[in-house]
Amino acid sequence: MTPSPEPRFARIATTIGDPARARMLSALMGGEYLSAGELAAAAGVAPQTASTHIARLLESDLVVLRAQGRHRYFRIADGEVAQALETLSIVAERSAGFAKWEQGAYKPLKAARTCYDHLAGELGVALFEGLRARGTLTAADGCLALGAAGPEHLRAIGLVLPDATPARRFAYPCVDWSERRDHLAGSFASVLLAHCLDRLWLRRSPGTRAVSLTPAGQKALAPWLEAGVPVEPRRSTVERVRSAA
Amino acid sequence: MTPSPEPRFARIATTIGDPARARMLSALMGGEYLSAGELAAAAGVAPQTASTHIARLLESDLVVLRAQGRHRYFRIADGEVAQALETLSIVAERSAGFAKWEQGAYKPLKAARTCYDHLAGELGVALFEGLRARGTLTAADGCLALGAAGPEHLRAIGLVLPDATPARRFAYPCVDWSERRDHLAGSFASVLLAHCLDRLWLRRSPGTRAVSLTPAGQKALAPWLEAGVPVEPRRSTVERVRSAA
DNA sequence: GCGTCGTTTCGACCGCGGTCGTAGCATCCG
DNA sequence: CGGATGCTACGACCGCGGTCGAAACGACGC
Repeated sequence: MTPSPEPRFARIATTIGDPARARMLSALMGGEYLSAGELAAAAGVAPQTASTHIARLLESDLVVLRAQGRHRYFRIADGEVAQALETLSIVAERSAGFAKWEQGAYKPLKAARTCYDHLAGELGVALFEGLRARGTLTAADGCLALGAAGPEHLRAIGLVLPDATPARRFAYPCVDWSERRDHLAGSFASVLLAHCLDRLWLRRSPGTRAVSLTPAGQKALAPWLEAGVPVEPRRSTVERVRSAA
Repeated sequence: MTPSPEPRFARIATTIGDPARARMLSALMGGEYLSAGELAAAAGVAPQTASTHIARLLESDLVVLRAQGRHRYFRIADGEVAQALETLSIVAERSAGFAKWEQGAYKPLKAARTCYDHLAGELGVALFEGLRARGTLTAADGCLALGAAGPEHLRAIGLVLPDATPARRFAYPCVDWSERRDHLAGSFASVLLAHCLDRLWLRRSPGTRAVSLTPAGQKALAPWLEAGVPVEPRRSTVERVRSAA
């Protein structure tokens, strides 16, 4: 039997797997553009080293470049890359012990972070469950839509949805790798996050994907965050989907 | 700014990224149990080398072990691992040129292969589109269900579905990394693949995830494979979902 | 019991790739 | 212009990790 050719995903995996590049990608999962220098800082390496790493990330189409003057800004290429990193995280985190989350550096990430273009972490999960508990969103099997009271709830926080939602699913559940429960993803989640950042209800932590809830945000989102206990009893929707054996 | 800690997904990625281990995982994506020796052969390395790699795969919980006499059989741990590998493949393949698929070693994989527990490749996509074109499956946004004629169509090929579908989504579209179009996933897809293998409509290629359509299979699945042109015009459902920027 | 086979452990080799020096090349500012 | 700043190109160093030989271990069969 002739040995199989090297799978394509191998090269991408080694590209992602290097500690410095992984730190860069993790920082970029905040969803913003970061400059080469900022990436070097996030990775904890010298600018020259960062440059080689960035070249490889570009070559692999994991990030995209926006040159601006003498700066070069980089971003996660698109949702597929973000999804790959998230899915990888799910596998990575489940073998990690629970105690690890108590380490100082991980705490803010567990509390609240961005997942490329939407909210994740404890806050993301709580908000998602609040959205369902209050009836802002109603759930079908793997699909979510605005509930009867939905439009009114959103109007109350000054959020107007773009009429023609483009070619993208509106809302769907997505496993959170720190909580192992669902949070909200989709175009609605993206708009909602942008709105929260815009109104300063959430503040980004520079260079990381962590975000923090401001007092104003706590007030504005209170109707959902206090909406009651989690609806879902034990395992999340998507988790059920994915468990096979 | 203190450099962020090394993300957890980094270690998993390097584990996946080594050429030998990647070949092993790729072979295991066929969905079957493989022995340590078979994995060594698939990876193209000596048994001692394979043993080290396997130890690391076990430690990372990417594979699970079933000891049997003096053999040790391994399998992809579960659907989450399979999903991570598939998602990684999607990112990996899109930067690859089209011509690469014409290389001899990749041809059978592109034609038809298993994706852990369901069918993928050209055949997987064609079957999925046939299932929808004939009305065996009807589509909602991101959700699929049996159509009116579904039960009858399945009865015709001797397929009886287990009554109480366990805690897992019945059927949903899933991007195929070689075709960049949707194929079928979910518990129904799993049962369907098992049925095809059982009836010898599909034959596994040993040590790879490639499968081939037997004449009997061509006959049995003809109603769907000849069901007409692809329904979906350009981009697949999930592809639309994932494209963000 | 002994031989064989499948697999793991240990040790030594070695090469790939990440690291940072120094230097070079752009861009912006005064 | 000249001197900053942000980033990249080249070169040398070096350590981690993949590799296979030799040997040991356990399970099976005669």
